[in-house]
Amino acid sequence: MAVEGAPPRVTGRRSRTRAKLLDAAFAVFAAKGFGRVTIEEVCEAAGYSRGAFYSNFTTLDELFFALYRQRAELIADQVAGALALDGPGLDVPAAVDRVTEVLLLDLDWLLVKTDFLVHAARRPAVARTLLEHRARLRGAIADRLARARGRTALPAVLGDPDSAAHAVVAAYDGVTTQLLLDKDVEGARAWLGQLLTALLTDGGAGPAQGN
Amino acid sequence: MAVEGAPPRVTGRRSRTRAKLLDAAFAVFAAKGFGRVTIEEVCEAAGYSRGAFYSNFTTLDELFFALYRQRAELIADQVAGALALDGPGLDVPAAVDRVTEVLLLDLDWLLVKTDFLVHAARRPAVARTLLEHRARLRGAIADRLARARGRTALPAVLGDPDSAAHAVVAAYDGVTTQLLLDKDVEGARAWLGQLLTALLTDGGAGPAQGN
DNA sequence: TCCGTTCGATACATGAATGTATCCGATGCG
DNA sequence: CGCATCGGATACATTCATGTATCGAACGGA
Repeated sequence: MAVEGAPPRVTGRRSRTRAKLLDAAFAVFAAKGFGRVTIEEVCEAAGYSRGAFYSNFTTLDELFFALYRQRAELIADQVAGALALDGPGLDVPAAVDRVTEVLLLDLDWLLVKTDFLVHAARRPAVARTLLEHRARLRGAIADRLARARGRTALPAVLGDPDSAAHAVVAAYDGVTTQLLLDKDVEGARAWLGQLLTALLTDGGAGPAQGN
Repeated sequence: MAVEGAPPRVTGRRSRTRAKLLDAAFAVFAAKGFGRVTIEEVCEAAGYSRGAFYSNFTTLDELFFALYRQRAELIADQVAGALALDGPGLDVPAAVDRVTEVLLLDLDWLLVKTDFLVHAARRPAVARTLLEHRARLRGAIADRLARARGRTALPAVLGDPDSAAHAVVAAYDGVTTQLLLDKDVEGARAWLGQLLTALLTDGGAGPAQGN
């Protein structure tokens, strides 16, 4: 007897429309913000009717969560890849460059991600999930730093790799906030790069910033 | 021209109910998030009927904006005060302590503030206002740092006071993000303190962090 | 190719939030 | 102390999003 939770049949069509709905949802959420989006808008953008939605999801929250998981996992993989490129020695500026390239490219994603943050902040269960996700990312960074510790340049102002990883994430979040307002992607990347190299090495330059 | 608290325009009942509406709005927005809040909820929380609302505002967005301005100005003043306490010399740890006390005390405010950020991120005009506000705060910090420059402890990893101020704001925003999820106010304050003193002096300790 | 199943569209009923128009009581002024 | 005005309440019409129930068509297996 179906102990597997009984997935009756995962035909081709279903997963395709599901994917289309998710993509459309991403665009619509980015444009208008979760909470100002109606189910029908998403369906329309995807080229479906509401029937398709209710067949695949039960509530907008559910779709939002699924969307976040999808994109977040994708990006986490990219970051992990960018971190793994070096050998045991760590070329801080290069690694920072690669990571910021991945992280700050997509403004829409930052928008949606922040929407999700503020959404999670009021739902403990969701918040826990997000915290775990962040912890995994931080762990990857800390590992990388620990692995490089002693081999290459020495982390300076922060003590252990864990604190350093914390600082890295905080810097990233902080730069994101500013970026959401001024939309200056290149500036944000440059600035984040400076900030991170300043945090992780001992010599950091610091030109002026606009606005 | 009346720059002081209450506009002399229509003194009396009006300003009082307006204030009550703003207070109620703060509570409701903090609890449910802008975008999941109805006009009637705000009025009910304030003890009024919708008529009162439409007499004082035209749209929820307008009230939200007014609310943000009110609270933001209040906090900006507090920060300015905390920064001005020292003499020309700057006692970094003490100043950091005072400022973080002001900034990270009210979780509800952080919630509303982030809601507003994500709201502004999609409305260029609003974003400009917020950017100016942030620029003012940063300016105050940079001034303070410049004034202390040479007199007391030397900013280390960051170059000019302007970049340092940028870094301070970024650190604050980054810590805020984490705080919104784990709700650990004390931890956030301690962590922000470490981060700032690490950024602004040359010797920073770095214990481990939870989650 | 045919059939059973599943997916998505359509139509409908319902509930909720908004905005407006109108009315009554409070407030401030002469 | 009475009057004119203003502020807020109430009632109403309207719009809009949601959820459900039903139906036709596409799909995949034999």
